[in-house]
Amino acid sequence: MADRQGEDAFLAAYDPRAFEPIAVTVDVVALTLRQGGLHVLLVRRGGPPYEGAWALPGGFVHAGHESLDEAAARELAEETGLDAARGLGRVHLEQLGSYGRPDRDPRMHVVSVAYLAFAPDLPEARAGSDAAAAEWVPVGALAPQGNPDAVTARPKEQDRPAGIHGGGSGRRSGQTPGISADLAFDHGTILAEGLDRARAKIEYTPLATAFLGEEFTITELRSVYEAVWGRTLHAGNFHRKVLSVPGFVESTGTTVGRGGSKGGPRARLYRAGDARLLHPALLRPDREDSVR
Amino acid sequence: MADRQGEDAFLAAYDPRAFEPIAVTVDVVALTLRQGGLHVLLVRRGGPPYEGAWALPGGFVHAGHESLDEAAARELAEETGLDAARGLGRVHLEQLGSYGRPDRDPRMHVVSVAYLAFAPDLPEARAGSDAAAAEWVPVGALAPQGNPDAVTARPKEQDRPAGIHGGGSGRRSGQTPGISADLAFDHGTILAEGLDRARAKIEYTPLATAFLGEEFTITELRSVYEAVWGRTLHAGNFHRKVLSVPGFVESTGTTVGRGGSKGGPRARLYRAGDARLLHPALLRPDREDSVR
DNA sequence: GAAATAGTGTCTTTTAGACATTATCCG
DNA sequence: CGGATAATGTCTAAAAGACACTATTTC
Repeated sequence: MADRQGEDAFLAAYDPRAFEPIAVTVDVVALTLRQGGLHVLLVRRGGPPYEGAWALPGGFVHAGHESLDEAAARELAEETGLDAARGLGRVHLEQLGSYGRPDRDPRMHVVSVAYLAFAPDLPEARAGSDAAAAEWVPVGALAPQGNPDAVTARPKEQDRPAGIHGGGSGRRSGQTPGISADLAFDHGTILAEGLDRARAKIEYTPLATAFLGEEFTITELRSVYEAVWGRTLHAGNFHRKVLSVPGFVESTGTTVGRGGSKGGPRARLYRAGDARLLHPALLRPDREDSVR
Repeated sequence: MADRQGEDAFLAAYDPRAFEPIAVTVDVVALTLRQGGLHVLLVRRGGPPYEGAWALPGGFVHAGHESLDEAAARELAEETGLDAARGLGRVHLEQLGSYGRPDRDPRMHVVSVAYLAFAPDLPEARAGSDAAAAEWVPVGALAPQGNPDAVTARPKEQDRPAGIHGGGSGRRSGQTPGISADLAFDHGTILAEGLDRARAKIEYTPLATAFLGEEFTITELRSVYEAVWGRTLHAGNFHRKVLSVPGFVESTGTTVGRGGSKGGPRARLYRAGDARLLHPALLRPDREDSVR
């Protein structure tokens, strides 16, 4: 056992400083809804490696000064321009997973702790210190997002590019040209896992409301599900189901000011309820597996 | 922005070595079934800090040499005596989450990547290099395991001790006396999250079979669910439901050699099917939330 | 008034769960 | 044979989903 690493490993078991260093970063998959479509926050790298490539916002954890959660919140705030007071409090932030293949960064061994954020429509992004640009990019232009049967089965620590390259079958509106290249590092994999997690999480938690403002209509809530799942849902059934789940939403008693631009009654307004888990859950339609 | 950290932070964005070092460890919550009860693998620490305390098996990631998955598998192998050939291939290992509060280790800032392992009944544990002892400890003796309504709501990066101290209400058989002290570091929190994850994961994945041998009976599979959930299940309904989920189990055509010691027919044998997700899922009974 | 949308009603199929029943095996 | 357990059958309630329908608003 003490062959390969020898005395060093034995000592290091007691003194962590005896080890070769490993850098720790946080990277954030920040999702929001803009114009009815799912967008992810990306930055263009301002320095090597992968200079000029798109990447997830993130940075190094300040040793001894902050927890991982705090580091993720800090990085997100730097890139979105939100401060703790305005807006950031309404953002949902949760840990996604960690990535630590020794060759994922050419400089040295870097372990990245990935986070997933759900945010309501935010102002235009601004570039942080180490980025040349920051932008909300439509997910449809990046990932093959018509792939909803991929539920949990993910490659573990392998680099699986998530971007479409010579996009011969651009599905959505290729609104932002020039973003067909793969993401830096293994960020394509991380983004794919974040999207999977988001799709799964809104099934059994009320976190879809984190994409909306304080008050919202059932139709707006449905549009969140439709954007994240990439599916249209039956309006009537969705409506009844949401109201039947205890604690999902609670009525404000008010309605929206005007009906739809093309007519229709004024929709009632709701706010998020106090449930942390949806019971029963809002399951995705027809994720047919193998048999049946 | 560049106030607090100043020039250092700016440089470090390009050169990670300019940062204070952070050590990276992996810790494993390894669960198995012994004598019908859920057990977790613990080691007694052979050196400071927390010398003499129980802790999760784990150790430092070898920089530049291994991925996080590989490090977790290595640490688990060292502590269980399993090699890749014998047994370890049948162990399910997945990432649980990362813990990085700067004060969680008194020596320095240590980020720990936690893993969760499901294993069939394994041989007695043996202590690794840096541990004084390794042992399979019944979970009932450690955690307040009659708390199954805690589903996802976990404190994020806070230290929430999981052990019962002056256990006035020891539920299960307090088989291993002397393990009432809290675990080292924040390992109590990690263990609690691992148990929660395990309880949730066997609902919608076939991973309960990872606790059993190659072939098993439906009753054995039910005993896994009962041990992990801490609930008795209706035998008849469970049986029919398991067989109704496509790809969960497949029949071997054979039966067990003898019936139960007190009579009864010979149970049929099954092996794990090819499904990676259970559809429909095996939901836990009555996880009543707030309302309803 | 025409069109569009919010919200509700109704029916069918599927699933969960309680409970009963049959079949098989041990002592 | 008696008791225990494996496996299946039956019934009820809940939930998912398809579809129809009413009500309200804008143009």
